[in-house]
Amino acid sequence: MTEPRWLNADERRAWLALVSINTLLPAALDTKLHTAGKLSLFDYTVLAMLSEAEGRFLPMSELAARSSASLSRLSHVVTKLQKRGWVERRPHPHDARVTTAHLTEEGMATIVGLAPGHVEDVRGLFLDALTEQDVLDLARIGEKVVGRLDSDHWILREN
Amino acid sequence: MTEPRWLNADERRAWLALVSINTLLPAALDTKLHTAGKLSLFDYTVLAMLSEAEGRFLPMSELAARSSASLSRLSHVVTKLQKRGWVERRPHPHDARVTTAHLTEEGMATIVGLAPGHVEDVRGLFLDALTEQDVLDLARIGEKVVGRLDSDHWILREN
DNA sequence: AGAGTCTAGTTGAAGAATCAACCACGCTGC
DNA sequence: GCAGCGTGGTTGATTCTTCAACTAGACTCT
Repeated sequence: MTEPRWLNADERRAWLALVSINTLLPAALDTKLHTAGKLSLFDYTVLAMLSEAEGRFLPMSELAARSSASLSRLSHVVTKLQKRGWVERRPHPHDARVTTAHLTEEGMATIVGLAPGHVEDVRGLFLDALTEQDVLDLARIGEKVVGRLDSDHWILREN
Repeated sequence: MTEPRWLNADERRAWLALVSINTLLPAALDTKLHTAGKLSLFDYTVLAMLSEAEGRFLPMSELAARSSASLSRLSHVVTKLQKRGWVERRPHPHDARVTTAHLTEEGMATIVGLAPGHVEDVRGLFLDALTEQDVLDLARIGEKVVGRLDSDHWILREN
C-alpha cells in the first residue's frame, strides 16, 4: 500500500474542466437537437456517420465504431430510427452474419435539414470560445487521449 | 438562408476527439468504479464533492452545481445513496425550502477506500497520455469552454 | 465433416436520465 | 396580511443505456 499520487493543481483543473464539459456539452446539444427534431446527439451522430459513408450504408459494427458505441446500444437505436423510416437494415450479400444499416432518402432529408443548425450550435456552444491555436492544441491533446483510451479508434486511422 | 460555416479540418478533428473522449472516458471509469464498488462515476462525484465540502454537507442545489447535474437527477441519485446509508437528507435550519445532503461516516469510509484506485484510473486512462504542457493547455482550453457553456460554473470561481 | 471457437448482431430485463408537473416556502409590494 | 412570483426540491412516467444471455454464421484444425 503506497500512497497514491494525488492530482496536482493543474491536473485537477484539467480533469474538472473535462468532466464538466462532458456533462454540460452533450446536455446542451441534446436539448437543441431534441427541440429541433426530436432526436438525441447520439441519434444525430449515427445518421451523420451514415450520410458520410460511401453508398450511405455501413455494417453495424463499423457504425458502432464510428459512433463510439456498443453494438447493443446501436442496435436499439437503429431499431428506433428504423421505426421512424430514417434507416433500413439489410443483410450483407457475402457474409450472412453482417447486417448493414442504410440511410433512407427520408433519413438523408432529415439530417440535411438538421445539419446547418447543429453546426451553428457546435460553434456557438464550443468552438467560438476558442482561438485557432486552441483548436490546434485541443485536436492534438484530444487525439492523444483517444489513442490512450482506444488505440484502434477510427478517428486515428491514417487515410 | 445563408450557407452555414462548416467545420474546417482542425475544427473537425478537435470536435470529433472531444465527442469520442466524451463517450469513451466516462464509460471506462464507470466500469472501473462499478466493479470496484457498484457505483457510477456520477455517484462517485457526488460523494467526492460532499467529502470535500466544509462539514461534509451541502444544500442540494449547491451539490447539483458542483456535479454539473440537474436537481432532478441529483435528487434521484441522493435517494439511491441514502438507501445505501452513504448520505442523509436533513432540513436546513434557517430556510425550510432547502434540503442539505450530509455524507455519513459510512459514506466517507466508502469514498476514502475508493479514491486511491480512482485517481490511479484517471491517471492511467487520461493524464498519463499527456505532457505537463498538454495539461496546462487543456486546463486553459477546458475552462474557456466551461465558461461558454455556463459562465457561473463553480470551477471558475476565484479562490 | 464435425467440434470448437470466434465474430456479428439481437433481445429483454434492470437500472439510470430526462422532462414536465407539482408542492412548499420565502420575498416583494401593496 | 395576503397576492403573486421566484426558488428549492421531489416525484412519476417515459425514454435511454447497460448487461448478460442468446442465436447464427464463419473459420480452424484434425
